Amino acid sequence: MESGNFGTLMRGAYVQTFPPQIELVTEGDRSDFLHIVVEGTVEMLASWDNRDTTMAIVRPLGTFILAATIRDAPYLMSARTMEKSRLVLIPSEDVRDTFERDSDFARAVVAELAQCYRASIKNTKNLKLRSSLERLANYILRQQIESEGARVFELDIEKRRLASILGMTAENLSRAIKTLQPYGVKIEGSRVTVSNQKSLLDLAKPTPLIDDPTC
Amino acid sequence: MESGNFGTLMRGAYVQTFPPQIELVTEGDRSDFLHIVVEGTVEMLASWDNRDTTMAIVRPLGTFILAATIRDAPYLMSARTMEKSRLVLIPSEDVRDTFERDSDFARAVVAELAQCYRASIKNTKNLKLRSSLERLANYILRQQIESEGARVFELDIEKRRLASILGMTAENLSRAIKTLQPYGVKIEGSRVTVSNQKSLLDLAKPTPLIDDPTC
DNA sequence: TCTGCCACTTGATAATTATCAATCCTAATA
DNA sequence: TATTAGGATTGATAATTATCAAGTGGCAGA
Repeated sequence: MESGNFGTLMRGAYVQTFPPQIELVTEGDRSDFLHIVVEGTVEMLASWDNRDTTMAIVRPLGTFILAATIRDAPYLMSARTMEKSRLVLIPSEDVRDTFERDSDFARAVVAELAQCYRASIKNTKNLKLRSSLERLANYILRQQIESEGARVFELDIEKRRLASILGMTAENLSRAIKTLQPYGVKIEGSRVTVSNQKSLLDLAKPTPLIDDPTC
Repeated sequence: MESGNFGTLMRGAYVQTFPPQIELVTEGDRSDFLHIVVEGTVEMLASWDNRDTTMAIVRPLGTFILAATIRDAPYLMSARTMEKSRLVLIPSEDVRDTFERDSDFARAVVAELAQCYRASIKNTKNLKLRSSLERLANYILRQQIESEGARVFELDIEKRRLASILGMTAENLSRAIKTLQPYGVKIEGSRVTVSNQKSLLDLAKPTPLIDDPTC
């Protein structure tokens, strides 16, 4: 974007460091700020009737509630820091103003939004078309790719959270992990070992149209 | 948008009428055209490993694959006419060009995209936080609202498709409908009668953050 | 009017997933 | 080193959802 517009945006912005387990935004609130995670980890949650679920994990450099900011609509999810995190907060109005003024910025916003939308569609396909075991198998494969294909790598979230992301209970995640043993997957603590890639692929049947975050 | 730009877009566009049950776009294909439904009904589907699911129904005036068009990425869903339908097809490249040139158009595209994204998030919440019975109850309430709150109204899609939209089998939809009888819901053919709104609301617990398509 | 197709329904059963309770393990803290 | 809190696991059971196999019924076309 144009550097003058960037300067305007930044002049109105706050940089702030938050302790762990702080609720940054609450489902249903008005969207006053666009949030950008610069450091740390933020969990996006949704709840209904005393149930709740983890919708996503946001890490640097990720944004959240761009859509609510654009539409000036209430947040659909809550956000909570998982660890000490540093965020940039840009007033929603400034974002909307800059969008009008700077076409490069507008293009970037649209690209980001379209990406988020497609990610959400992929997630829906994952939930509706696959069993929980298949979702876990594909999750492991994706994490492996993000670890440059290493045979052994670390899970970067707690299992209870992973269970919620995958739409299952922590108990069933434990059982699903055992079920994957015959497919050459061993998980000890947060250390994952994939000893039979082929058989895991055979079970998971990953496809870019669900599992490739960049496509 | 500016009328000159609109003219340019339309000069490159096709208007075409399709018979029922025609596959308009196929999951995984490149996105050549932005599609706009002018008349009729289009079903959006996704499939994986011999399973498939209905992701959405598009009616006039609705668009589909805007995000794929913007990102020049493959379609994540297939589209199929449910009845004789008339569509406008605009070459994706023209859409991207006009987006650069016309800031009003750009704003409209972003508003539409943000809306689609939020709809998808709401759908995910619906799927992850509610049982199939609760999803059905809320679906009925939403349809009732779209029928101006009438006590009796018609379902506008087949039950098998409704089941797929709600993420359940046709058999279980049948049973869920019977389960709703004590809550004052009767469905005969496609005619729905809600005789005890209060008790249905009590079960469904609708919230704008999931069930209001405009919020 | 008859016929056949297809959506819908129903019942029986199986698979999947959740819940509850108890225990194990680990890591932080006194 | 001992203590403890909370995540993780396990087992038993229940609830939810899917599958399979017959039916039923309505509607379009012959």
